[in-house]
Amino acid sequence: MLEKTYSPAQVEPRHYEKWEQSGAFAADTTSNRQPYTIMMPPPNVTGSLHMGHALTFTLQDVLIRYRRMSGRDALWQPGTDHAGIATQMVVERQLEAQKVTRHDLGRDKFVERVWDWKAESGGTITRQLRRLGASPDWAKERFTMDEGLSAAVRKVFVTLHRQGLIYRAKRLVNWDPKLHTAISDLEVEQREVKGHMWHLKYPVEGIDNTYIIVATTRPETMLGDSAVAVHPEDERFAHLVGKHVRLPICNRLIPIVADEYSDPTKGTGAVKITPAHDFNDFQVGSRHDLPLINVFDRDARTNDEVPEGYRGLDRYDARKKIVAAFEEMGLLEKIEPHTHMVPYGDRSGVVIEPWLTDQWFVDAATLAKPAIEAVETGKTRFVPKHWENTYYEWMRNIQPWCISRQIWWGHQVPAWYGPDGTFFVEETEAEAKAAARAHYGKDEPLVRDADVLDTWFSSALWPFSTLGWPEKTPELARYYPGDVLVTGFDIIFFWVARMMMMGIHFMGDVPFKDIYIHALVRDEKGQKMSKSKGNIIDPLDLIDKYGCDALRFTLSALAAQGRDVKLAEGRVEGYRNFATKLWNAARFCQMNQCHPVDGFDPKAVKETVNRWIVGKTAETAARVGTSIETYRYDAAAGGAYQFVWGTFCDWYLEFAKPIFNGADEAAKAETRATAAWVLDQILHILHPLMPFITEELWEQLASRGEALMLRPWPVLDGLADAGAEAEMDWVVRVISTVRAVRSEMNVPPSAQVDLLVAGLTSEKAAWAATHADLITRLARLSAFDRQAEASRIAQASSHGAAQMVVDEATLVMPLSGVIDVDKERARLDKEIARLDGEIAKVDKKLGNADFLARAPEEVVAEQRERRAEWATAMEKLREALERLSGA
RNA sequence: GGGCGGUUAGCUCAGCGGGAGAGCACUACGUUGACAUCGUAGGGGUCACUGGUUCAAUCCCAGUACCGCCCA
Repeated sequence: MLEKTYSPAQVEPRHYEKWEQSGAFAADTTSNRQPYTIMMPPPNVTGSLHMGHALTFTLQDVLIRYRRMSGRDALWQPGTDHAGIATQMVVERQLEAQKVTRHDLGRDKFVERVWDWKAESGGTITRQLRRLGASPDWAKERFTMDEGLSAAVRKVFVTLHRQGLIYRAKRLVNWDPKLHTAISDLEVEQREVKGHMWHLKYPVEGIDNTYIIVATTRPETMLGDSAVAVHPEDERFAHLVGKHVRLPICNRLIPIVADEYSDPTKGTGAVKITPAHDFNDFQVGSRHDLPLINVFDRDARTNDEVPEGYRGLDRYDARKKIVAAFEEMGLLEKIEPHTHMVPYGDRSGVVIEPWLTDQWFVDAATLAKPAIEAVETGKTRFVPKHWENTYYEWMRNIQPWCISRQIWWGHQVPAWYGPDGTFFVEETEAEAKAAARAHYGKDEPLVRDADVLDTWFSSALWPFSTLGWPEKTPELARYYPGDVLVTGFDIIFFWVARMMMMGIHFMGDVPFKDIYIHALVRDEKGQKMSKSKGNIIDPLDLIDKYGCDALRFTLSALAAQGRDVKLAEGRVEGYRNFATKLWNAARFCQMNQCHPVDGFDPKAVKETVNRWIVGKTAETAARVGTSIETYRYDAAAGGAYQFVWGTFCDWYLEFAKPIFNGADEAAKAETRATAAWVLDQILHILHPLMPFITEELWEQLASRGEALMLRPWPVLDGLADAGAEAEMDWVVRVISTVRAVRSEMNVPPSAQVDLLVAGLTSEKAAWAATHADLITRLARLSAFDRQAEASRIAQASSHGAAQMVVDEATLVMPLSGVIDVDKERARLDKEIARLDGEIAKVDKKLGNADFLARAPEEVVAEQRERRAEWATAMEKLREALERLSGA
């Protein structure tokens, strides 16, 4: 016998271990089944499970469990990425506690330390994923720094370099002066900052007492100015174009140039140009062939390019000193408060400095072209579709991708430099040496490029590198391209776009057919969860409190397309209640000997209730399946919830009670078998959403040969039964009507009352006879007179009775002495008025010649039918009111 | 400034050309042997606003307002 309540904490680990150890998660490369592949977006190895992970992995697991049950050879490929900067920072922080820097250790020792850290702490998130019930093929787990994946990275780098799609160049990059590395545009966060606009006077050379005033938010960069720009059509400055200013402090002559970059409406209309420290100025500089004067070192301190007395200063100290000097010289026109956007490194939190360095770049624009086309032609499809706009927008304006990073943890650039700076890009050192020998005609010492590659470079290869590429493995042939990528919109640029580029370039085919973009998880007020706001909900806490299935079901139910997921704990509680409801329904079945019957054929059931529930079950299985296939998780969860609670528990099990307590042994046996069958189907249907409780019930309700998670998804054709549905719908309507009137007329639930029925059609009279027990019990009747004499109806009514109409039948509930006749009259009046209103609305439509002429026939017929039904009901209610007049 | 999304019951959200829906919350009643993590019943909405298309608009189109996100 099942326990009184379900205890997730005891059940979950047990099933998870069983599944994992039995190999239930594993794909079968040798099977004949059609593969279904999901590449898990590898979480950061330093990460721990947050609500965003819980959502994305729940959605992926729902898909993979459903497809596995549906007979596909399901591969959910798991793994983690090495998160270059983040991981290096974690280990550096540990070293810092021991007062050691990575430079003290040296590169090799440091990297060794990182691997040690990874071995010890890198498994946190994969352990937590197990608590979520995730069912990836753990045996295939990969790490972006694995030997195989690293080989793929080298191969891709060398190939792209040979194709001219990777090159080395001196360019401005986003330099992080704290981490001492370049970072990508995407890792730069633009923050609104309240700063100042300094107006500086630059003396025009050769004209006494004439100044040009430039406005800047970064006065310290004036040390690197190489021009002043004004708009070509700005008449205020036209006479100065071509002249020079003498740059204060530096005492350098720099030209005044005309360039449309200068906005006459902003600031003073003249703008200082610092090509080595500003991306826009860099463009202006290249248009006018201006020198690039780099005035900062890697710490963003002033270097030796600047005048003595200003060297070796932090950029903010330099700013103070320069502003003071301008003021002293009388060259500071004014200072205005100014709010503007300032770039910050998202990892280090310091202000990013555009800085001129040698870096490796990928020609992303070339790789983007076929990736754009793949979406345009529908080879890859975004769901919801509108996300393709975001993708196009970025891909069509894509910049060269800076892939080198000045850190130690990651894939070291496979390039070796000879003594004269010539470099050799090869997959191995031996090959580089050979290439160098060919170049120099003799062996020369080579030095490997110290930089490592952006983590996203290796992540971009994930859909094929994890399958063994560049080897031609059976996995690669079988599981590429993947069926769907499930991820959040925040990663479209970082990752999705790059996988598309690399997948198409190296595999000749897109990496996945669908890209399902889900929303962000927010708190119940719609705010982003963040540590600083203190509104973080830990998914593991919710699992502890309500069980994993409740959390999974909640996230699925809230995952409506195109909406953020606003998570309130109350929702989780509600779905925990749903789990309890299911548990108790199973318990009820068990108590009533509803055991699965071998060879049970749902098509062969005879009792109407059973034909009805069997049909509804089939409908639900199909609906939930279709919903999952179309990524309508909310509909899948809603459909299952509605059926289990609203149909199976609320009605079917209630209908079963009188049968179980009755004398018809055949009906009893059939109903027991049917209930057991339906419950089993429910367990199948709910399994992708709620794997643990369903597996537990599956195990406890009967002795089974296999785990539920490996059972086939129910395909139940030919079970729809319109007749049974019409019949049971009528029964439900009769019971609901009686209950509603009882409640409204304040008939206590404990009071059993008679019900007299008149005017049933012969079909419905038969239904009433069949279901007399059900109606009697569920409407709490003492007697159910299905063919009441007119005289008895009249007599009951005149003594005071509640009367109702269901279709063409009149139901009378004698309440002599109990009922408030005026109240009943009022109730009937109100009902009549309501019908009157409805009829008037329909009449208006039917009276419209255009409607009759232009609306489809079915619509017109439907309106007529509706009118007839309401008219009948109104007629019956009028008669009821009439009968009441004597009371 | 450019782009995208949203505005439907107190809250969170479905629906999306022909009778306004769900869950939660709320109110009343209720322990009838699965379940109070429950049952039964009920109240609650000019579907943001203004125009247009249509026989018919919450739904399609245009505009307005407000909210959110992304990019510059």
